[in-house]
Amino acid sequence: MTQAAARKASRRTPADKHDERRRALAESALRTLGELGYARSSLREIANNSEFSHGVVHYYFHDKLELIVFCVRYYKETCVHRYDGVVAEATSPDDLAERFGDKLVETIVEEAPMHRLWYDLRSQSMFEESLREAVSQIDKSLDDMVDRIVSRYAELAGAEPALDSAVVYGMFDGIFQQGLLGHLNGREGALEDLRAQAVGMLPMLMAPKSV
Amino acid sequence: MTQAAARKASRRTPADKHDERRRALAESALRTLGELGYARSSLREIANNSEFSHGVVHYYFHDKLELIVFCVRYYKETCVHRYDGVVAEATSPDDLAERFGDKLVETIVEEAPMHRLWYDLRSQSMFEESLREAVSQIDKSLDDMVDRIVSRYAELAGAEPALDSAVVYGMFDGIFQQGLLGHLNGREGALEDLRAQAVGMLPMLMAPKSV
DNA sequence: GAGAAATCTTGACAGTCGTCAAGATCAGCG
DNA sequence: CGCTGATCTTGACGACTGTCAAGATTTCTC
Repeated sequence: MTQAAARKASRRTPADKHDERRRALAESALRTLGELGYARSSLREIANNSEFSHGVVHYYFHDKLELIVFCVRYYKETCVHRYDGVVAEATSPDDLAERFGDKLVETIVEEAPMHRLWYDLRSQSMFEESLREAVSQIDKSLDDMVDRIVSRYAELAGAEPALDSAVVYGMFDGIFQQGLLGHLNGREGALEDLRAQAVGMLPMLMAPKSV
Repeated sequence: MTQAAARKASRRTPADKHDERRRALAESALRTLGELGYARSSLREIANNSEFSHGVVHYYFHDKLELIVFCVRYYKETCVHRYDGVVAEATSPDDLAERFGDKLVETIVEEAPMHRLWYDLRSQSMFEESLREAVSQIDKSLDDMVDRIVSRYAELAGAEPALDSAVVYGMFDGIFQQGLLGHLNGREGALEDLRAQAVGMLPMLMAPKSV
């Protein structure tokens, strides 16, 4: 009624622009955060690696924490659907496992900074109360993501997942983290190990269909 | 020849005292680090929570990083033998699994600050080259620690570990981390879940004896 | 194009940080 | 005792931090 309703729908409203800027700022910030980590990313450094000046952050975000939380939520939106294609296109259990393993390796190679940032923030949330809500929401959505893969695998295999999705997520997250560490350490074969481990693990998680 | 050899063996040498101070400093530092995390633990804060003044740190350590690395190595020495008693005393596979699960829960409750510090430092090592060597050494010794448990379980069950120790470590570490996060988030049942998951996982890792 | 509102830049503030050095305090030994 | 070297305290430094506010600039509206 005040402004948005009266605006033409084809042109963006001020509110839209505001959100656009927040997203652009978040994208810059994520680059810096992925490079330096949470602790060493200052607002000035973040702003320097963007097209904005350092004061503008406080125009769009109340404080640093709000920026970080916004970033991490923004990042989540795009990353939890990473395996949707794999789930949708796989034609057999083995095919799914294969594509899944490939995708795991691919994302470690191409998005290592984002992954280490995630583990950094999750660790920080163990110390900073104010990060916990966002982190645990994302962790839940990653759990769901893994569950979609495992459930689809079970479906294709004519079986049922044998374990609770929380355990399965924990296990995959654990070996993924080891793969990431190995990759960043330059350990030869870290990625191939991860692929083999993931592919080999899927069938272990199945139980014969009961009902 | 210069000083140590001439000293009486019953009294501590200056070099001993030096090491003693380093250890005392490390113990104080670990308390602060476990409370605040790596990023927010300043040398002044560390010194305030100890019996020393902030300048003394530079007398015993070249810089902050050397202190941190010393701390993390010192911590490792005492923690990788946490399950030695369990391994030594268990009389059957089920007994071992039971004791193992109990110990997991116990250490999360009693040593949560140390565990979150470990995950914090491991995450930092993904950004800071200079932490990687110490971290990956500790990670390896944790791998060995888990391997001792699983191997003993296999022995008691008359079976053999079905998977590489690296995978097994990754899996246990993953569910342990979830348990720690759940516990710190105050999630009801997080610890009981972890215990059940760990106990239930051990038999899954076995294969019939081959040779 | 004038005026108003939104947006952005710049510079400053009060803290904190790691590091260091000068001097105080202590221990051991002649 | 006095001397010497180890040990520790104190205070300072330059750099960096998050935050904010005053003013410049742009964008939009009439």
